[in-house]
Amino acid sequence: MELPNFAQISTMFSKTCEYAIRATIYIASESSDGKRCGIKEIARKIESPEPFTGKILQRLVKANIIHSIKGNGGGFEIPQEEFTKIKMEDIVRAIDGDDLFNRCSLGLHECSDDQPCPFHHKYKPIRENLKKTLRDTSLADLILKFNSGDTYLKL
Amino acid sequence: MELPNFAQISTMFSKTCEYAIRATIYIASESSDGKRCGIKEIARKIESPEPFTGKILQRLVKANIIHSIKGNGGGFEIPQEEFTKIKMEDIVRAIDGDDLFNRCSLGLHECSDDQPCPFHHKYKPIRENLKKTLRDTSLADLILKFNSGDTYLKL
DNA sequence: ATCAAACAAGACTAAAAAGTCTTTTTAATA
DNA sequence: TATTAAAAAGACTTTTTAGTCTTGTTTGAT
Repeated sequence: MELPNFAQISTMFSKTCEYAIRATIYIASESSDGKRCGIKEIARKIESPEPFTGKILQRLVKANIIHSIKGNGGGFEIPQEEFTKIKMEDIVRAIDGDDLFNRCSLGLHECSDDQPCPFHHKYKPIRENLKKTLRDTSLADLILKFNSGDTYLKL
Repeated sequence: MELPNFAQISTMFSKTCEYAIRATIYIASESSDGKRCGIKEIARKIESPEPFTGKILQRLVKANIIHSIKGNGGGFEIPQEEFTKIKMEDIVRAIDGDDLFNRCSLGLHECSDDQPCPFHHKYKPIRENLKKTLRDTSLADLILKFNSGDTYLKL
């Protein structure tokens, strides 16, 4: 039958957010090595469009997740002390807002425990679990295995 | 601080898919009452744009999830025997394809158990749980409490 | 002081998703 | 068999998301 896709790319995070998470991990990894990195390098390493990556990094700076140093020799970095403080949740909220955390799975405004949509009770534990994971996963967790070469950011 | 959203509406299902699920539940509920319903009625009841709803219903017909009867007195319906056979998974796949089921949370092509992205091991159980729930939740489950007035499709 | 190498900001463009409109096809019924 | 009420089909428009380009600002090094 093979009918082509109709609506698309429904995944947890927006594409922008995916780039943001990858970039943050890369910067943290370089920072843990004492190195500062620029947009060009980051975009190359995480395979993202360079000017768009610039935009996303700006946003991460405003959200206080990464630091930027302007001027010659500048770049982006994250102080190591912050690795355990920065959570996946922070990045996701900074980029995608909190729809993922709040929005009804069927798009209903009034959906709640008291007035649930037909999928509410099945969906709720899944989302709570996701929220907990995002809240509990720090940048330190993410880069640990990345630095040791057991996880990857390629393709 | 109040910086406005940057990237948006990241939830599990596309908006189109949300409408599709709501529409399917409504049609099933009417069918369980022996009633056939038309686009106008459906759009009104699930609060979705009428012509767009038509498009979505067409797609659900092609995917064999709902039946359509053309001509005067026609409309949409779902045979009751199918209520337990039709799963949330079927609707989601028909509309959103299988990105939600397969795609790496960070957008990496090559991510797998063998070559995981930094979030893979934390994400996998969440997704597996979601998949299981979508696989196990039938239309019969969804309309049971809806028909009894314990769940809602409003707003 | 000047220059060059960075990031910042904002206007702009492109692509994808969401939504509309018009015409055609179907089928019940008067 | 003409009418009418429905869905189907497909071209079209709008909005949102993704991505680009140009210009400005900052700052270290010469």
